[in-house]
Amino acid sequence: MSEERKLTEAIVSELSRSLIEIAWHFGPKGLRGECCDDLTMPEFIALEKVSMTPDCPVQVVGHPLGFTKSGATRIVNRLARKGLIDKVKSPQDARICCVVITEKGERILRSANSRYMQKFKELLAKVPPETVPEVMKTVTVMARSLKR
Amino acid sequence: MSEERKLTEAIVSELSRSLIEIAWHFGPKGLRGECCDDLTMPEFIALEKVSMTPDCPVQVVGHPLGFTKSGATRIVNRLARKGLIDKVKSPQDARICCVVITEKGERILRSANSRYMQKFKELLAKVPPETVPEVMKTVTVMARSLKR
DNA sequence: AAAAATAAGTTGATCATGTCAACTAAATGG
DNA sequence: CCATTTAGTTGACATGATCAACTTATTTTT
Repeated sequence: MSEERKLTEAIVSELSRSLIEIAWHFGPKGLRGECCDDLTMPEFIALEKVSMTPDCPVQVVGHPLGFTKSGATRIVNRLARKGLIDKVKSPQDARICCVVITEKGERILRSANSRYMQKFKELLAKVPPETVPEVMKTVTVMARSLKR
Repeated sequence: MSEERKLTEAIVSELSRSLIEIAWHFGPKGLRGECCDDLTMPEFIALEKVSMTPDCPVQVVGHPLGFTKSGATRIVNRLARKGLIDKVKSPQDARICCVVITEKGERILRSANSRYMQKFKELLAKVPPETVPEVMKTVTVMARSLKR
């Protein structure tokens, strides 16, 4: 392996390690108790999916999370119990359960989102401001590529 | 709120949202079954901590994870059962249990790391290559700032 | 030096959260 | 109209973390 190649490996290694650290801190334990109603990370992702998908079927809620339909049912029920979403039988197809976000859900989602943003801003404050747009572009592209 | 301010908010919001998505895919469900011996993400982080800390006390393993000492004991025991670490009573202080990584642990850690790198490289392949160093610097700084 | 406080680690009980497989009920299509 | 597929649910189970109570070892106080 060439010297240059080794250097690249080292860079990618550190980069991926750093990202994992960020992932963990933003992750399952990241928002604990810091947000109203104690929304966990998967709950946040699920709620966001519901808010962005009109008449969202239960299974679809599980997609961005990589859950089985069983897991999807459970997280949907949890959010429903908390009053953040409603389950409505579809008029077109009675098998399908349209999940819709409630007023309270919208409020909580906004609140949780701003919490995450706060956390993220604290991070951004430590990097040179002129690089922020570049970083944003990159992160966005990476995130988008995950969706396929 | 000024127009400019609103724009910044929108950018930060999207950025943090994207990062959460990346976090999730790199996260608890990200490496499932893809790595030898099925190392979970917390196990990976714990093992890495052990490998970087000479004679690592049990509780310290839990620090980067945000675990209680109880949780630390359990994850340490799990890694020990898998033969990835050894627990040695400290000669200085018999209360302390020095955790050290084994040969096998080193091997698995390298292997898991390269899996994560692979995943990360796939992501990086989608961004303009000339921005990679910039992104690396930024992500590293952000990760470092989390440690305090 | 003995007693009290502190600290590291463990463990039983419990909780939260996800999977799997079997199920119900509704739609679809030969 | 019956067979198949599909959406969703549920019971049994596995995993993984917490909490509080505990043991053992060290340090501090008196």
